[in-house]
Amino acid sequence: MVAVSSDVEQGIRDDRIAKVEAMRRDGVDPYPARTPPRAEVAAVRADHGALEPGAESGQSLWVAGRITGRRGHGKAIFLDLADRTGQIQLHATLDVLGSDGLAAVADSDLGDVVAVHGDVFCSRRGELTLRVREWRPLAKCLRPLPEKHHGLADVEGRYRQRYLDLLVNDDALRIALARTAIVTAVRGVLDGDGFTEVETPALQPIYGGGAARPFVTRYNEYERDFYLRIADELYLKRLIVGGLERVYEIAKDFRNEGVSFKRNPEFTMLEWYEAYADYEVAMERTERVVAAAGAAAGSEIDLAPPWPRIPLRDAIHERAGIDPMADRDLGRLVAFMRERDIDTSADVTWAHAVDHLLSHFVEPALERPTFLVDYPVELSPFAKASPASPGLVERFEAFCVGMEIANGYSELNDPAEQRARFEEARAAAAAGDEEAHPMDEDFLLALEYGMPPTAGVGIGIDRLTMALTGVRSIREVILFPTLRPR
RNA sequence: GGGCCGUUAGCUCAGCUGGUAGAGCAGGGGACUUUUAAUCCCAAGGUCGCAGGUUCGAUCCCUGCACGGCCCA
Repeated sequence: MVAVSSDVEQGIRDDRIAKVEAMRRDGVDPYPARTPPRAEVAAVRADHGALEPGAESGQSLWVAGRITGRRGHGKAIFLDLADRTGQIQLHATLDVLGSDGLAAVADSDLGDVVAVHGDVFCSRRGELTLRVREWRPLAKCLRPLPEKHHGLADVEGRYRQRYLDLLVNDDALRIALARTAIVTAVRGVLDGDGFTEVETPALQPIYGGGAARPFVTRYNEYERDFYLRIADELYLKRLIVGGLERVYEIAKDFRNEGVSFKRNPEFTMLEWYEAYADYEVAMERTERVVAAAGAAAGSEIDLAPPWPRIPLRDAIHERAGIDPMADRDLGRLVAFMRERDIDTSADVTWAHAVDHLLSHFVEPALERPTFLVDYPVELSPFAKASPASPGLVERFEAFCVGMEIANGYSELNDPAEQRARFEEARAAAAAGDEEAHPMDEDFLLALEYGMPPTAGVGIGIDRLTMALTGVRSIREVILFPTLRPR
């Protein structure tokens, strides 16, 4: 189906389709399979950037890319051609091409993909330019591109047609490339530290490893419902039981919940697990992983280790002005927040209220990279209890530019206590908590074979990319964010 | 899920608390052989998100819906 929104666009499209048909009649393949061996624009600039205005290089070469600008002068035409590395000017003249050759160039439209052979020279105004000797169409652009000076500003349009966003908005490409550089840097650190990258199931008979509602799907062969994973955690720990000792996975997780500026239903999570280590070791590695990612993304945030480690209790006390752990009384915390006009309707337990105080008073204030440590056990069903502090677990979260970027802990490896935590979750589910963790007997079976002391970390790649590129919406760092179908 | 805001030409945007819409770029025609947001001349381009309502008359006011954004949950 071809969607055309107006007669204007239809007219442009008809006109360009007619050009394609005319090319075929003239024996020119409008969509050839082969591209001449070509130089990338950045390489041409690197080789010839020193030419003086008016100077000839004496060299000829091919470039290929999209036509992004055109300035006609009757018997000559200036054009701009862009590939992924940059933009270069073309000069097509009647003298060189003859009338038919110049007509072929004049028939091109902004957005066409072409290959051009020409002589490299520097124009009188000092612009590196290719004097066109051969012009070969590679792919016709049938639709007008977004306006070149203002780009594509319509947010919905940018997400639904990301290819246009990437073509005309420099920032879109910058963020996409930064994200890839971050993932590559993360792999570099972990591979260098002797970690094994693994793949665990995205289709799971029981979901787990987090507090979230899952997507449910149907596997016909087994006549059973399966879940799309909400986390990798429980499978990666099975591999720790299996003796792999250092494993990581970078994978899509799926959570069946609302969208917001920091939530997309599918998102990318890095998790790593390290045997014979605790959360102190995990924090040090987190510092190194994030610092490497920041360097790769060109971030100007100072990520140099070590980052401050502040007990969660102290951080809340200092920022909010209330000691959340003086007792475990939900009512005291709720009353405190209500006095400040904070909606506490979702705070059904003391631990929820602590988390709310954290996200309301503390998280937005943590600009510099910071670890908060030692969380209530109720918020952390897979973390090992703190030997020194009853009711707390050895857990940390890392924050930067007012955003959570990492979460880790010393892993609970006592199968009896893990079973008790599952039972508590089952009670919460029975009481109506739709995000409560389901019982997982198969995981408990693995723990009963003995999991060494282990530290684990999860880093949301999307949020890390947001922090390191300075954007506010998760949809800016996901090439194709989940949108309601039109 | 709730509140607020937005939706006008292919793109970027104007549009006076009601009288059937304008500009720039892109596209079309013409001039121009060193321009680079080229310049100049001419002409064209609209389901004002969708559906109702109020009104003599609605892009404008009201209601509902769709999609999106921001904030809250």
